[in-house]
Amino acid sequence: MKIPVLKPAAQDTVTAFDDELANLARALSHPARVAIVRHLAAAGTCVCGQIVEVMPLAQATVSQHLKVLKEAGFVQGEVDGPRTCYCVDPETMKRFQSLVASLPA
Amino acid sequence: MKIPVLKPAAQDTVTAFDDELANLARALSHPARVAIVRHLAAAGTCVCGQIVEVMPLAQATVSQHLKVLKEAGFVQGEVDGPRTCYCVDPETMKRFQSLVASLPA
DNA sequence: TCATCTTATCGTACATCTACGATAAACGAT
DNA sequence: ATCGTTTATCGTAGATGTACGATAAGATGA
Repeated sequence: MKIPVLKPAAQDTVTAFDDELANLARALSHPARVAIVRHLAAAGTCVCGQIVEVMPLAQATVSQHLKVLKEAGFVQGEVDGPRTCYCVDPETMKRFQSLVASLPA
Repeated sequence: MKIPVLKPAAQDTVTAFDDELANLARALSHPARVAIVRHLAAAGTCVCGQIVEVMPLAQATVSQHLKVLKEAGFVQGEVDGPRTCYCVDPETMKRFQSLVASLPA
């Protein structure tokens, strides 16, 4: 069990802000996921299959992207019979926009 | 040379907007890179070594993160004698903020 | 010139991401 | 109960990301 010696400022240079923003940014770091979010926002609500129809990707891949977006909080999925109904979570989107907007330009 | 058959909407579901936003988001998808951008913005301008001092990462790793940020356009590096002086590119940051803000919440 | 300082790059190991087909799981309808 | 429909998950192959030490490259100063 080796405890590495940290530099003086190493403990707090990378903050919770950085972690949160990086996590949200990572969820949108793939063009397909941005497209899914836009499509979902435009449609309001959408069954998984409708997204698959419109994306140039296999169903398994789309499902995986949806999982990433869901884990980051960008979308919510509600089970509706044999289907799953997806929509964007506006709170997470607003949070992301707020964090990005707070970066100094 | 195999030409895959695309679905009807597959050509234009993923747009240039999605690519551009995803590229910028990917550059900020690591906490260390967000921290570097913040630190750089706060300092105005910064020599590479000063960033290394403050980050809990090896010099090679910081240099690599700076390269990613530079390739995405978030930072600029100006050679100054034996040193390299870094600063954020406000245009790219504003562009990123504008793209993110344009996402429907 | 030579030693020193600073930064970029190389090589490398390990982890994570991305894509897909195949399959499982859950539901409605017959 | 069985079938068809829809979606999530598994397994996997190949690409990319992340971290580091070692080293090269470039500039300054002795």
